Order: sequence, then C-alpha cells, then structure tokens
Amino acid sequence: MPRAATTTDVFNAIAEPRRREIVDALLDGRAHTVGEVVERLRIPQPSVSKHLGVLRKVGVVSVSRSGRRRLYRLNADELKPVHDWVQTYARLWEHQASRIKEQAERKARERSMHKRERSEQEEG
Amino acid sequence: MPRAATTTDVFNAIAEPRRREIVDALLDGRAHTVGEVVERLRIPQPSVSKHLGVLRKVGVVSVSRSGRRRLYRLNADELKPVHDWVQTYARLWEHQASRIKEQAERKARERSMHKRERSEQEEG
DNA sequence: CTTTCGCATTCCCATATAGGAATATAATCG
DNA sequence: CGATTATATTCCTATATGGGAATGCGAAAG
Repeated sequence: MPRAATTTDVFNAIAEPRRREIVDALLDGRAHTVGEVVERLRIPQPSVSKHLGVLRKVGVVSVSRSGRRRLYRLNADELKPVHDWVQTYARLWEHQASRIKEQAERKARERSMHKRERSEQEEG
Repeated sequence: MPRAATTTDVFNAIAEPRRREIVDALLDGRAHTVGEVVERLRIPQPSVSKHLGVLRKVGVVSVSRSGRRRLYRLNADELKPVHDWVQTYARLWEHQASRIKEQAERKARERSMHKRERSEQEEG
C-alpha cells in the first residue's frame, strides 16, 4: 500500500518540496494569484494549480475568486500539527545545545583556572 | 513522476504516520531493539525493520549491533530542517495569538473604563 | 458573440512507495 | 552441529502520487 493521501495529511502534503516552495511564496500572508506563483517559482501552471489544490484540501491555503482569477492565501494555522510534533524533539537538541554551552563555559573557567595555576607556578 | 525518495528527504520520511510513531517510541533517547518497537506499536516486525531502515538512511535514527540484536537510537538533530521550516510559520500564528491577547486586554481596559464612566454618571 | 485570459481538470504514464508473506542471515543456545 | 531467536531482505502487488500535454471552462474584453 502506498502512503496515506496527501489530501488528508498535512505532513504528507508538505512532504513535496515544490509544495513547500509554494507555501513559502505565500509567506507574506497576502492573497496571491496562481499566475504570480507560476511566475515566481517558474513552475508550469497546471502543476501549481494541482499543488495549490492539495494544499487547499488539507487547509494550508484558502482560496477566493476575483473575476477570472483565484486568490490563494496562506492559512498557517494548519501547519500547527507539524510544529507541535517536531517541537517535542526540538527540546532535545536545545537541551543538548545548552549542555554543550555549559560545558564550553565550564571548560573556559577551567582554562582560566589552569592559566592562573601556571602563572602562579611561573611566579613561584 | 512520484515524489522524491523517502530515503533522501526528512520531510518525506516523517510523512508516514507509522514512522512518526516509531520516532515517538524512541523519544526517550535510549537505545531500543526492533522487538521492543514491534511489541509497543503492534506493527509487524518486517514493517518496523523497513521503517527503521528508512529513518536510518535519512539519519533520524542510528543503529548499533549488540549480539543478534540491533539497537536503534533517536538522532533528533536530523529533524531540525523540519523544525526550522515550520518555525517560520509558527511566528505567524504566535503573532496572531499575541495580537488577540492584546486586543482582549485592551477591551478589558475599555470595559473597566466604561464601568468607571457609568459609575461617575450614576454618581453625577 | 468571438476571442482571450486565468486556471482547473483530465489523461496518460513512470515510479516510489507500504504492506504481507516468505525467506535469508546472523548470533546464541543446547 | 542443529535449533532458536532477532532482524533484515526479497518478492509481489495495489495504489497514490507528480509531471507533461492537451483540454475544459468561466469571466472579461473587443
């Protein structure tokens, strides 16, 4: 069996690099036409339309009509599940980073201690 | 063309729900055997082995041998790209949340102002 | 009304899966 | 060595894509 449909799972929807690019292109939060995205990313129009369709189905973008154009707008809230999931793991490396930082600081203190010791020896 | 290989893209690797479950099962940072994961998640062993293989290829887990067992361990750092990407969007809804909060606080201030005004009128 | 524009949709196809079953491999045990 | 345990791998299959090309379709323009 292949994986779950891209249209029902945000994780799957953003697994496609081009869809992430499209999302990035909508980062400013304003409404964008399909043509704008096409021109900006240099991706064929049908492809952009399809990707936007997927993103719309999972709710990551919303669409409204304006004459013969469609205005797509980012709906960042729908990315929350991804953020929440990965946030759990972010704590791990942040922890690690702070440990490394602490260790570096400890070593720095030790170095200055040793320097003092050496100085004292040299003086002695 | 189907999407890029799951074995070369972290986003794609974690797009599979069961792989996320497996990652979750390794959250404690300790080494786990395949059997432990199998028993915990009630997923067939070959399936677990395959998923762990994918996760290993993208670097999300590392493996070491211990007798006839393989010890898998989470390597959370490899999830950083996902975190970094989604973090950009998290700022958007956090912003929104703080705006909503500010607005709520402003309204609360206005309410107490009005109350005072009403009191003053009643007194006047 | 015909044309043009902006997008969506459809068709076709190559392909990367995920799952199930069976099997291979490797290490430990008796 | 043979048996058992722990995992990996292989084979097979159904299926969900993503891309390209062509086409459909509603709205605006002339």
